[in-house]
Amino acid sequence: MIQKTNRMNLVEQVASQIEQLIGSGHWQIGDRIPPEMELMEKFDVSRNTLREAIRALVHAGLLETKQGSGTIVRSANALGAAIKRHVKKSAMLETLDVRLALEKQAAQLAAEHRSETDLAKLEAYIQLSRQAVEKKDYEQFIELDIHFHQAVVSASHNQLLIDLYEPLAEIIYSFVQDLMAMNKPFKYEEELHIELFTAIRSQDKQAAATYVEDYMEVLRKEVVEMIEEE
Amino acid sequence: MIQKTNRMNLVEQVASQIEQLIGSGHWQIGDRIPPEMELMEKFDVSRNTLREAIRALVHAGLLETKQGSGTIVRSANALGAAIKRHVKKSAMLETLDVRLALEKQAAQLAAEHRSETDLAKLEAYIQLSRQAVEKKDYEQFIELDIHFHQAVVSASHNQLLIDLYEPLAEIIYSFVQDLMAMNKPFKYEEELHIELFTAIRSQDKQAAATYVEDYMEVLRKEVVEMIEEE
DNA sequence: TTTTAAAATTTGTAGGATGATTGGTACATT
DNA sequence: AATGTACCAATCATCCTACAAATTTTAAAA
Repeated sequence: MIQKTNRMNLVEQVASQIEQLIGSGHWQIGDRIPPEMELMEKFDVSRNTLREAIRALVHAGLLETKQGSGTIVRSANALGAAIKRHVKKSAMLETLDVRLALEKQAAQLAAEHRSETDLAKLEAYIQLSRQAVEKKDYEQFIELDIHFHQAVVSASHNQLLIDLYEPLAEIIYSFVQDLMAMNKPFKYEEELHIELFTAIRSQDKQAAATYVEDYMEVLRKEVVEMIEEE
Repeated sequence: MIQKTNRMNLVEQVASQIEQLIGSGHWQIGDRIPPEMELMEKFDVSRNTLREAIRALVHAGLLETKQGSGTIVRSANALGAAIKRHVKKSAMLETLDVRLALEKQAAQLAAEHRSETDLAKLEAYIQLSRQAVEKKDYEQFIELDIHFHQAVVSASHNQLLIDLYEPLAEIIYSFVQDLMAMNKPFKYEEELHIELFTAIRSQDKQAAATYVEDYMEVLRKEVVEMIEEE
């Protein structure tokens, strides 16, 4: 088999190193990275080369530069940034369909592969959600709801699924938040969450898929209502 | 409402324009774009600015530069390129699970929304696949198989789903092709394709989902076999 | 203490210079 | 005719210096 020659140019080398620094958490989200001068010396490249590398990551959504101020880390997940940018052009209902597709599959995989830790996390989020509802802290509730669903996807232990799901969930979350500011809060679908949890615990793939479908149907109806009231 | 200052810097402006030229098809995939000097004049920016813009798109996978030769258009879909790069690090079986998730949902949506044109395309691919098998042209068959499945997803008329599915299908396709070079060809699952087609035509969501599952299970087994034989 | 003005820092843009790689051409060799 | 070599031109890769614009920090003034 012929191996493609892989001579990375300087810019890509630097960009790759920076990506790694971000991915490894050495530079956290929100951090200001060192100024160009310092990075030039550290990577031993010219200003142009360094700037091209940084610009590539800015375009990819990992960094954000502000003239006079500096450069900060904006995201650690290039794929997530790409999806977010792309989805902004799509319709919300299309996004919901894709989320349903991914989460349904995730729930089934979770039923197969969930660990004790996964179950504990899910149970904790259900508990916290209930408390948030009792305090009528609906914003907090929405956030916990998202975390619950993300925990379901995490329990699938499929990294690609997790990476694709995350940005979609965030988009839907912020959309719901925006609309919620003008309407009454969501109905709390506690039963569905508990039933989904139970299905995953008892490793019932079929039931897990069904409850995800039910939940997404409820969510879809609320979103449709909100859009129509607009 | 305060409008976020939308002073895009020059680099992003140029990158955005180039993206548009690619997206609109003015610059086709495989085309060589004009050299830096010419683009500098056309966009009226300095060499640095132009290079940073091009570099951003190279990193995103839309362009590819070759020293001494020029810069060519490599892809028109930034999201697809991002997914492809990302998936290279994931396991093939994880990718299959995600493909199953998306295609299952797509099949159900296709059962709802398919047009007559969609049905005609699906039928045509089935017909061509059969001919390819008769001619024992298995490479051609695999290609047609992919097209069939992509047509199923297209029939969902959910653009986000289509955009996410495409790169995954390509990856699996090239993976299967690589492995096929050393093994015997795939078994032809003609019945499943016909049954999926029939389900979509008769708008039977449930059946459509089931046949996708069955097909993916067959595919999974073959991939597992191939990996183990490695 | 608060306000204002200057200075320093940092990214944005421009332009030029040199080196490296590629593709093609012409010519010689086999 | 096919292959190998030397050369040339086009093009990107990298580096350098300079100045502009935006922001932050510092210092002076009220």
